[in-house]
Amino acid sequence: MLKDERQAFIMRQINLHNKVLSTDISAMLNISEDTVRRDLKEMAEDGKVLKVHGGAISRSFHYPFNADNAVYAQAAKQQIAQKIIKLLKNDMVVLTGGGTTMIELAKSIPDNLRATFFTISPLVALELVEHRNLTVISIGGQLSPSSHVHMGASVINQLADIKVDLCLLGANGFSVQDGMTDSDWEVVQVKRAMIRAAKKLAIISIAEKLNSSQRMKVCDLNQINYLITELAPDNHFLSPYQQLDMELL
Amino acid sequence: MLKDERQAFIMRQINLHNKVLSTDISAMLNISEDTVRRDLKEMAEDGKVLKVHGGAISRSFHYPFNADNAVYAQAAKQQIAQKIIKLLKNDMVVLTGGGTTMIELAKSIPDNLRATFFTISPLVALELVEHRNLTVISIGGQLSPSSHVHMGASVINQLADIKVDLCLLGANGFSVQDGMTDSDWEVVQVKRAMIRAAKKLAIISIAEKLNSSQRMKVCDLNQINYLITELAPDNHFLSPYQQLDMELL
DNA sequence: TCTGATTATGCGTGTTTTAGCATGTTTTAA
DNA sequence: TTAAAACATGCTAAAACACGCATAATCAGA
Repeated sequence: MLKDERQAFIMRQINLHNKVLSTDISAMLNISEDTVRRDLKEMAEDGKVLKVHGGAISRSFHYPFNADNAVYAQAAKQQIAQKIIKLLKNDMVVLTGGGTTMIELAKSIPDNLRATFFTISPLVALELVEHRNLTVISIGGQLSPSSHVHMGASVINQLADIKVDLCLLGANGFSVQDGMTDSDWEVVQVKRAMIRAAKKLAIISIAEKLNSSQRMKVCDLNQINYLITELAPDNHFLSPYQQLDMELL
Repeated sequence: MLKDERQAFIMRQINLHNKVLSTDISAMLNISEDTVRRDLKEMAEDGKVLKVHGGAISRSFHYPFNADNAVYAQAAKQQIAQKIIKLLKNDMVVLTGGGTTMIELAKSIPDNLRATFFTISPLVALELVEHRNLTVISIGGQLSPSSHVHMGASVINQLADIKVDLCLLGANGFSVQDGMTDSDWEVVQVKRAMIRAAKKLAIISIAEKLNSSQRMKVCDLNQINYLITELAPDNHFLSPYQQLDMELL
């Protein structure tokens, strides 16, 4: 086996799996690990791969993670905000949760929309109230240090007394098998109460959160009226949800 | 599994959920918690994440209005904040209004103070909750676009149900003849309810608001336990108040 | 085809990195 | 105050590594 041939094989493996282990290549091609290591070293010097302890990984795989997490997925979130705005009509009563997507939405709402917003997030409330035609009502309660939203029994109580047209919730985990899920018990309780208080339910999720599950169940998929992601509704990534009884945006 | 691959996975989880727990990663990838901790430590040293007890959080997950905006008379307000802090004891229950002075106070509270804060201001709430030993409870209600505090009947109702050790209120007008006054009917109602809910009342006012009157009366001077300004208690400017039954700070 | 030079490969040796475990300490929350 | 969780630290075994060297493969020119 020629050297170039071998390195082409390694390159193919990396393009295929985003990584290779020296031991794997050694076993597959029946060559010594030393040779593989020498190959990888050489390829790394040529800038073709990134050498790491144990093997090598694709250059394109590793690179994007270091650079830009400050604005990670922000473009996607603004895109989502634009879609949500289409759901909002004058004189609607809306209930929202927290999260960065919701803040983006609050910023992007057109100034001429006349509506009432209930929210458990002080940050969202403060953004919303900058729009002069909105009435903003905070559902008060104990403020969670980690998630910056109001939680606890008082929130649940207040939610029991209201009925809104639309509830906007961010999803933490979302999958066909488990429905909408979350990792925090308190959050689940609040989200459930929010869903009970709403006639229609819209779930907001960036595509990467789809098909992931957390420990606690929030609601079934059939309770959800709208699923909003940054993807086009006919994107193959959404195919598991296309036949379900929810509108994809 | 390669180390870099693992760290990329962790990075991805953090970008998705703003945080990770060491135990979760350990379970998901079937590796020891030690390894996860070592990874997080390393990533924290590289500045990729913020390490916290139990896991790590996204570097960008710090709420947005830290921009040290030039607040009017900020030095005086910080001075006042320092004086108020002397009134605060462990296990106190405090009720606060809004205003820039209160925000300065919220920032300046020592981290080791263990207390419960009720507040009608979402901004104050968000500042307070950054101190880990504080329990912060928002009194929710309609958010006023101008003053950024919660107002309305719902606030009054909730205030009727609580009793706190100390109420911190900013004054809009303050004089010997008229007592504490304000210009907005709604604000007066809320302030009165706050005073009713408190055993002791501390009024915060920068000196230039003293000896001015607004149209509506909030309370008499004899209901006030503490008057806090940036001046020394024996300042001649405060002489009209020195013989009254309130403590000057 | 042969020969010498060059390069590539495998192996032995010793070193470094890694991951899990045991131990004792600190932090956290009840 | 106390018990559990999270942590730091040191240690160990195994894996991955670098290096030198011997041998094997490759190639150019006669």
